[in-house]
Amino acid sequence: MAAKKALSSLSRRERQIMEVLYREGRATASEVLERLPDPPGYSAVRALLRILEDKGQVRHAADGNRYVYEPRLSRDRAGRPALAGVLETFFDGSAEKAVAALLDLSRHELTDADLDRLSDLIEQARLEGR
Amino acid sequence: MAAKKALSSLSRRERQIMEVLYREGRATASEVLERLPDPPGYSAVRALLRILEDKGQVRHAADGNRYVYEPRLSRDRAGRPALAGVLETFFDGSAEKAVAALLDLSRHELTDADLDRLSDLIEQARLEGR
DNA sequence: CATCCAGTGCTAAAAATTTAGCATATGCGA
DNA sequence: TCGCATATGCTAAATTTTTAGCACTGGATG
Repeated sequence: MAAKKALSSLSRRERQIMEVLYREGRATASEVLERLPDPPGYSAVRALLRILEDKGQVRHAADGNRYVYEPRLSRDRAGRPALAGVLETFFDGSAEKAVAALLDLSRHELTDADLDRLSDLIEQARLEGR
Repeated sequence: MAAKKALSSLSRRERQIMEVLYREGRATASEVLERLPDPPGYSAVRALLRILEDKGQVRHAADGNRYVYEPRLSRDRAGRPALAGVLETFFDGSAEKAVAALLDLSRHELTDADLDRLSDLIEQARLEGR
């Protein structure tokens, strides 16, 4: 099914719109428009949402008299391949390198409690990985 | 300068080519061609490499009688924003969620030594973060 | 020598993407 | 009621992207 198709095969604008939808979880066309870099007009966004729906990447639900769009594939199901792709492309597939970069990126936001949780994740992986 | 421009503003094929180049570090046009999903012809790849060079994303060096292309921005300088983007788009900006997904992705490849190194990274972050 | 193969520079056409605009509908406020 | 703002369905044109093809070069081979 088309919904299984990688985000990486989408065109530039399609991809930007999918990213807005994944970030927000769901959004109306006008909300998508507000959050697009270098935004086109409203009808351009709607046309692209329709295309994405035709492609099976997006679905909409009527909310009163307007449509709310959301990705058809869950965040988890889409986020993993995206993360794996970045890992492979920029980090030699190395979790260590990626975690190092992650820690660096998040440096100013991570509390001790956060770091404890990360340590716990690693311990868990250690227990489960065998 | 254009080289600072985000990979996210590239078109579909341009982006695919940049990903090949980041993955391989450097490549000739024919090597890029081999590694592209749903590859076009050789001259199509060369035309796109020239466009990417015009845009400042790529440079080439003559290697004998052929050109070897590489990204102008380093892997580190390009990989961080890419990782940050995935973090924000799919993981609410949460390092914890991303690490959990990373560990899951890498589950079958991580040795105890790898996990030790990840733990060390976290300890380092703990010491440096304050 | 001629031929073949792999390469480059360049162009322009084919294809895909992006965009805006029209007709229509609905809801709200004056 | 009317006017305005926001919405949808739809189309097609504008724009960008992608592609292939031509002319040429250089090296290797028979």
